[in-house]
Parts: sequence; C-alpha cells; structure tokens
Amino acid sequence: MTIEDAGTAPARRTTLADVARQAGVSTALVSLVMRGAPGASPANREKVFRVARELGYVPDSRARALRQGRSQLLGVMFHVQQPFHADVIEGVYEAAEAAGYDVVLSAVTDSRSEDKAIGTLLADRCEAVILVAPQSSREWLAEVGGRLPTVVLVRHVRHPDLSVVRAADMKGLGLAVDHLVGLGHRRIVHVDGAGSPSAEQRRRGYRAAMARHGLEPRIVRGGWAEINGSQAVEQLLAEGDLPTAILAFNDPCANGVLSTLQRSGISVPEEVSVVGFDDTHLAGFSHIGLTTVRQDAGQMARMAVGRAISLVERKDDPEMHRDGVVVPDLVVRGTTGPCRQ
Amino acid sequence: MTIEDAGTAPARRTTLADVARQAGVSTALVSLVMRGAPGASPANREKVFRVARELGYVPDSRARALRQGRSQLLGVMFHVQQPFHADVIEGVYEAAEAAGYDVVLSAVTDSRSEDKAIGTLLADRCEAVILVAPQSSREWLAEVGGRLPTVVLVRHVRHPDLSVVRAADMKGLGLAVDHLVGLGHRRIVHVDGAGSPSAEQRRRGYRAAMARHGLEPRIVRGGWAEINGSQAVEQLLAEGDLPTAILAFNDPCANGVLSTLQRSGISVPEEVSVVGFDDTHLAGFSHIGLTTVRQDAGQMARMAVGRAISLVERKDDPEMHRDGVVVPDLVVRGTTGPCRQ
DNA sequence: CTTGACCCCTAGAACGTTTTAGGTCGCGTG
DNA sequence: CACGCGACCTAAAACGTTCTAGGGGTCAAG
Repeated sequence: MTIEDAGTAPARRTTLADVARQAGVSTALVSLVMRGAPGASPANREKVFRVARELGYVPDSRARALRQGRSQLLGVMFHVQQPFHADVIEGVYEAAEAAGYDVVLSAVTDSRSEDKAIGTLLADRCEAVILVAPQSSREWLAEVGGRLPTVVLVRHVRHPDLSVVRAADMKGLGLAVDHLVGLGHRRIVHVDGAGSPSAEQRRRGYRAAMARHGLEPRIVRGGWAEINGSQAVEQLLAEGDLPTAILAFNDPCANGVLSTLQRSGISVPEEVSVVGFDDTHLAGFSHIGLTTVRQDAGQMARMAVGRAISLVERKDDPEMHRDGVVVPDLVVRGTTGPCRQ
Repeated sequence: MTIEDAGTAPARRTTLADVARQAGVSTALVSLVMRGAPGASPANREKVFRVARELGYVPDSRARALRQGRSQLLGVMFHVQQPFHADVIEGVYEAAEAAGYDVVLSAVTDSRSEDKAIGTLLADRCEAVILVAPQSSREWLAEVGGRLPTVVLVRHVRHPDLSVVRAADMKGLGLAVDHLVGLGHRRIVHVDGAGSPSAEQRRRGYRAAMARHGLEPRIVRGGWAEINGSQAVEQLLAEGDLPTAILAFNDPCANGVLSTLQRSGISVPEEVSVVGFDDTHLAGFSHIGLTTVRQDAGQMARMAVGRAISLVERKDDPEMHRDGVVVPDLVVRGTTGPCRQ
C-alpha cells in the first residue's frame, strides 16, 4: 500500500460517531435526536443539532435502511425520452412523499435495457416497483411480480402477481373516432404503436369504433416515438393513398406525423386531421395545439403509488387484482377539423 | 406485538447467508463467487451459482457499498420536464457505465425542490454529483461543492469548488444572429431565459452580436418552458410591435413561441422567423422543424462524467477548474427564412 | 521427515445506522 | 430510610455485505 495508491477512496463523510464524539454523547443519543425521537434532554438536543450542523452531518440512508430492515423505497422504471413518463414521475414523487416513501428512479435508454433498469431496482432493495409502460415479456414481468410488489402502468397484462393501472384505451380510441366521424371523416387511418405496451388495446379500440360506424379500418405500423409517426406518413405518401384523418398511437408519434405532413406541404387540419394520445403537457404547445386523448398522468401515478403501498403493507385487498382504470377524455385543439372531401 | 401489527415489514429478501446455508459453504465464499473473484473451486463455484439462481438471490447494493466504504455512485440532479436533460441522462448512463460507476437520478419537479433533490443525493452517499442546469444560488452550489466533487452542467458559475461544463453560449447566440442577419432580418428580439441558468450569458451573446451588426437589441422576458415563450409572444402582440425574427432561450421556449404565433394566424417563417437553443431530438419534429443552436448533450454528458470521476479519484487536474466548453453549431431547419419586410 | 508454497476455504471484524435492554440519577412517597 | 418511578442516557447487538488474517490440506523440494 503505497502513497500513490491508484483508485483512491473518496474522502470519508462525517458520521454519527463523529457527531457523538464531538458532542460528548453516545451515538445512540445522536440517532435519537436526529430522528426527532423523544428521550433526550433539551440541552443535549440543542447541542447535538449544533454539532451536526457544524460538521455538515447527513444521515447515511443506506445504513439506516440496512439496520431498519426496510428501505421505504419505491422503485420506478421509466423511459427517459417519453414526455408522458415525466408527467407520471411528477405525480409519483408527490404521492410517495405524502405516504412517507422515498422514490428511486431507474431510466430506460437506448443503451440501458429494461432488464438492467429493473435489476438495479432490485439491488437497491425497493419494497415495491412501478413499471411505466414496460415492454418486457409477460413472463419476465411475472417473475418480477413474484419477487416483490409490482404495479404495471399503461400496459395491459393479466397475471395474479401484477397489479395494473391503465387508461380505458378502447374507450379513448372510441372517443377519437367518434370525434372524427362527427367531423365527416370516413377514411381514418390508425398509426399504431407496433409492439409498444397497450398498442394492441388501442388497435382493438380503433377497430371496434370503426366497425361501429360501418367504416373500413386501416392500420399502419408506427411506434411510440416521433420517428415512427414520421415513417408511417412517408409510407402513406409513397403508397399515394393519404386518408383524411390520422389517429396516432401517442403524442410523440402524432408529432412525427404532423412534422412529416407539414414538410410535405400537406396542411393540418385542412387536408388531414391528426389526433394523438396522452396529452402530455407538451401537446398543447405543438404550434397548432394537438387534438388528443387525455389520460390523467397525476391520477394514474396516485393510483399506482396507492396500490404499491397497499401491496407492501400486505393488506390483501382483492381490488389490487382488478385493473385500475382511468377514464380518458378527448381534448379538442387545432389539429382536427371538418372533412373537406 | 400482535399478529395484526400495522405497517408490517415487507417480506425479507434472500441474503448471502441464505445462499451459503443452502449451499453448505461460508458466506465469504458465496461473496467471492458472486463477485467473480478468484479463490473458489470450480465445483463450489458452480454449486453456489445454482443455489443463488434457485433462491433468486440479488446482492444488496446498500450493504455492499456500506462495507466497501464507497458507493461508486454518481448522482445526477435534473429537471424532469426538460427534454434536453433527458438527452444528457442518456449520455451520463453510458459514460458512467463505461467507467464502472452507477448512476442515481434525482428529479426536480414542481413539488420537489433542488434542495430536496440534492439532499437525497447526499443521503445516498454519492461520490460525486452532476447538477444539470441548477437554479440554486451560487452560495448553495458552492456549499455542495465543498462537501463532495460537483460538476455543474449548462450554467455559468465560477467557484474553486465547482467544475463547470457548458456550451459556448455567446458563440451560439452569435451564430443565430448572424444567420438571421444574413437572411435580411434587422428587428430581432430575444425572448430570454429570465433567471434560468446561462440566461445571462445568452443575453450577453445576443447583445454583443446585435452590436456587432449595428442593430438595436430588444429583450423580452421569457423562461425555460413552453408557457414562457407563449407569454412573451402574447406580450409582443399586445404591444403591437412584432419583430421579424425571434431568438428563444431554448427549444421548449421556442415551441411556445411557435405555438402562439401559429394560433394568432402569423405564419412561420414567412412573417416571423424563430430560432431555438439546445437541439433536443424533439426539435427536428416540431412540424416545421425548428432551426436551433445545437449543444451536444452526449458530449457534455461525457465531459461531466469524466470530470466527476477525475475529481473523485483526486487526480488534482488543474484542467478541472477551467470551464469545459462545448462548441455549439447552428442547425438550420424550417422555422427561419428570408426577411420579407 | 520437514519445509514451504500453493490452493481452497472460513471465522470474525468492520461499515454507519437503529434498537434493545438496561443503567444511573434525582426525587417524591410510604 | 428504602423504594419506586420517570427522565435521561449508553453499551452492544444487529442489518447484509466485504475483507483481512489465517487454518488446513496437498504436493514438491530439500
């Protein structure tokens, strides 16, 4: 062990024992005071606080969790590029804090898979996890559910170990189709979510609504990102068969649709109407204002947190096995208008 | 302690000792095997792996970090509603993983302040933190920097305890102004970032560039979000004094500007040109395609991680005290065009 | 046969907390 | 005076890991 030891450990942070020594009391007492527990004299209490502040003491959450045997931690897996997930996270923080839980985020990115994201949540000893729009296989989700309380958000999956919170997707697409039909549209295409969570349900909702109106459904492969909407429009243009209305899988996808239509000199909503899904708070600012199906992120987040905590505290509420369904509504903005053909 | 003890602890997860017992070896050996360290016979290695898998053992990262005296953790504070921050996070994960560090995210939301976000990073015993576009006071940032290695991203702040990574904002706004002037614009307004990080530098860059061209600068109060751009345009309209070009503080702000212009029947870029800043990967999909000043999020993330780790390993590189500057470039898309007045 | 080197393994301490079980004081009461 | 009680405090054990120090083998060399 030489002086220039490579990979030097970082400076030691100040600990409970440091504070105790400096204040001339036991670590147990410092612990009491820091937690605001009763059983310390006002004099000592004040002294400990003063010393702790002087030394810049911050309790080590890991040691605390380790000793307590529980972390009070709620893990959240989300996709970092999805604006809707950002809205959910806001809500999760709020609800978790109110319930006395901490939140640990684990992002999915191009280079970081869902497996890895979930793996770190397990290693962090979360007491429950909330998976936002997971794309993993049903089997893997079920395995996670078998390990610890798991709430799945915005995805249809039925399994006794998984608690699901989602929007009424069928209903949502029904609203959108009704709106467009009301405006006189008959050639309405659905740019779907391909293999994305809940894409299947939205396709079903679209087909059912079209059938209800006696219209021919037409589905073009899309996805959850801008690029997918963009490519779908390119395909439609290449086929020379543009509909009068496009129903996109979600807001980012709708954005891609709008972008490529605009670039191709096709005006919205005069020539083509476009509808999104989610109503991320960005949707209202897409220049024209995107007409979209709103699913309330805050409400979904609260439901998810509520369920996660119920599961942790083992109140074996049968309600947990039923899907928590949020009713969507249609927000009409500038990207839809009367059919002119 | 009755049976129906409220607040039941969550089910105990399987531990090193469980695996050891089941496999008939010591915990030390299991630890060895799990870490892939040398010193175990092939037979035992295989047996331990098998048992660990059977029991679904996942090492407890907290206990591990506690014992090792270091967490290998990089904390990142970011604003959850900023698309640019999402881009940064992608890069941070990638760079950190390559360097053998883990990442812990701490989001700032409407209901969760920067103080709180930083506080949890401290409690999690991160070895270094990366603060993305912090809005906190210089003093508070300096205090954080005094506690542990701190890299500040996308904000101008000079302090010996803070390492800064940022874009050349002056240069960036210069590029934008030059571009607009080249298109014939003379009445160019800057919708600024108000008190946002680096807003001051961008104002300076704007003023300098305008002066260089002998033009009268005009700054309208904005902010980092869509709503701010929107309100700025409303103000300009109310004053009945619309310029021919608007330079927004960042992409979301530019989006707000575009949205409100469009809603007011003003066409872009025919009547007004608009330029953003950041080039989040959303910018290319804003219907028309936003002309914007690109700052490379990936490169900034890599620089930030590199610096954070240098600081942790106490290579006292004087380079760390110099700002890490990324050179921005202009991405011309559809929101800027020749001046027609 | 001793020695030492090597390989495989384990006991036990440590990390920074919380918690349990108890200890010491001062004081009012029987 | 003895006793009990409450208020305040502390020693020491845990939590799940990693790591240090060392224990027992086996085997080759002296």
